[in-house]
Amino acid sequence: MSKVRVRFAPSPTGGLHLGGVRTVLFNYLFAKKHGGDFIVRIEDTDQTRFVAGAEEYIFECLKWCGIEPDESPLHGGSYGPYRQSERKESYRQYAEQLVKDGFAYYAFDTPGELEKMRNDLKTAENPSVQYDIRTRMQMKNSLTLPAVEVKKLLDENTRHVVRIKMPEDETISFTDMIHHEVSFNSSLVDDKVLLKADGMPTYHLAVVVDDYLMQITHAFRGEEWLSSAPVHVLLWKYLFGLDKMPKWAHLPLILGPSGKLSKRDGAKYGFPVFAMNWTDPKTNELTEGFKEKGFLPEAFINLLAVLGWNDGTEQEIFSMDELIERFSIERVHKAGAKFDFEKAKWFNQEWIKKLPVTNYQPGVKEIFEAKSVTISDDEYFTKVLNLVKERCVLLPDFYDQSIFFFKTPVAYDEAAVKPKWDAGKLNFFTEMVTRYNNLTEWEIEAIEAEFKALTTEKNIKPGELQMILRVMLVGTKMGPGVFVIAEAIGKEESLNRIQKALIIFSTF
RNA sequence: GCCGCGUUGGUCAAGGGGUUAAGACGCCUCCCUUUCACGGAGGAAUCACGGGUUCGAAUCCCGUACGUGGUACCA
Repeated sequence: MSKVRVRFAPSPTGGLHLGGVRTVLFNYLFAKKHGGDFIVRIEDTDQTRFVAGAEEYIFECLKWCGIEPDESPLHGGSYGPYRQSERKESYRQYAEQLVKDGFAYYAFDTPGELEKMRNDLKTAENPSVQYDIRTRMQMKNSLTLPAVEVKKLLDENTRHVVRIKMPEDETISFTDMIHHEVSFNSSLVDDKVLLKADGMPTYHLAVVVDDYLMQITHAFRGEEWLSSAPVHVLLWKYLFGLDKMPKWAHLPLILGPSGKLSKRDGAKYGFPVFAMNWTDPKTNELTEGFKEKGFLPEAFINLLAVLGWNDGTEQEIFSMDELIERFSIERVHKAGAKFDFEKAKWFNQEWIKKLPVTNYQPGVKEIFEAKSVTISDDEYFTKVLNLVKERCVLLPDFYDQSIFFFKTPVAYDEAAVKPKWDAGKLNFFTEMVTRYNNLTEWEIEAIEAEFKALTTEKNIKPGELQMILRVMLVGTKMGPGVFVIAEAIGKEESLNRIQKALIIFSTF
């Protein structure tokens, strides 16, 4: 048996959205689970929609996600070229072959003539008229024109396309790994263009030819392709034989809060839809990515994997290795799933807690530096990050949750302190400063013990005092344990902060 | 319109003839902590509708509704 070969075939026309990443992921998981190869092939047959930089962008996203292709335009491989535009010539011969065998025909209709036909035949019951078995005999093609006329047009290099000739009233069925038996009536499928006037193949011809040439064994794609699957099945039958056709799986769609997930939804509801930042070179419009929003790649992969799939147990947190081990295409859902940003954030929080901080420390450091906070001591940075990691959902949260470890507070939560402040407290903290000054061992237990001892002496409830101390050190009522903070920022800085706050608080 | 695919709490979902119909996110209450989280204990909330088949249907069948995709010389 030949090795499992699975391909992801993006068309570089913009950012890589959630559905796209999940399609790659499932392809990748399946390939790796079965010890096969994961191939990335670029579908750039539509030059008008091709966007400069998009191909490189796709590979950057894959890299960030931890998906390394075995074969691709970037990684090489023995089934190249991996860009459809680079194999343009070979598609024509397959199209010609189909015409010769009577499975396809030349069509000379101009775009204007096509539009006219669709307009003329349009009715309320049939708003979108197809070029199909019912209409093709009224059009200008090698089925209706005399052979000599066809030859003449061809010899004169008249612009033309090649269309598949859908058979009459045949049931085309195939087995989908997710949907099981799916069938269509061939009379209801239109005569799709196979080869465009510019000589480029359409997706329909290209996938089939490429999958054959690259010996693809499994093909997983979005459900939006299900409707055109009968064309592909027929092409396989005509060209290479159904026995060589890859096994199909049509993945359910990822939906937005209202219907299909779109770039608009992201803007409207405030969540990313692309893996990484994408700037459209035509409009210069920037769409924020999950990476830049502060997601960990592990979380991103995880949340996508369980959107439409689960392993049947209660486990929800999976690493890439676990996913490869547990994944099974049969357990992928049939129905589309709505993307829930709240749950997405939860996955990120879980991964922030789960992973050692050193994994994402460089990224967090960048966030600090972007806010003009220089981190000179990486070891201290690690310590602080560990102290606050479980209260961070997205990476930028680390800044808000830990900035006080690096900067002396400039403002205080006066509303919290004022009602509790009195002469007794002033007296307490003044004496506390002296005591702390004399404390030789600046470590958590000692700092706390010293504090508690004085509260007992002064007969003040320690709770209120701790809250005030916190505001003195942090500025607000947040963060890890007060004494933990005091220990971390050091004796000198702690005393500084207490004294600085004391000046302000004593005016209350 | 036609064709395809789908439908278990607000969301993700387990379950595929007999269950008190799991679990997670979110929401609410309480505990922990006189901070914010984490953690812990509870709570509200579901089988789209109508017909069958069956002793018995969330599970099987048929309709309807709704959603979604396609209906391009786009992928």
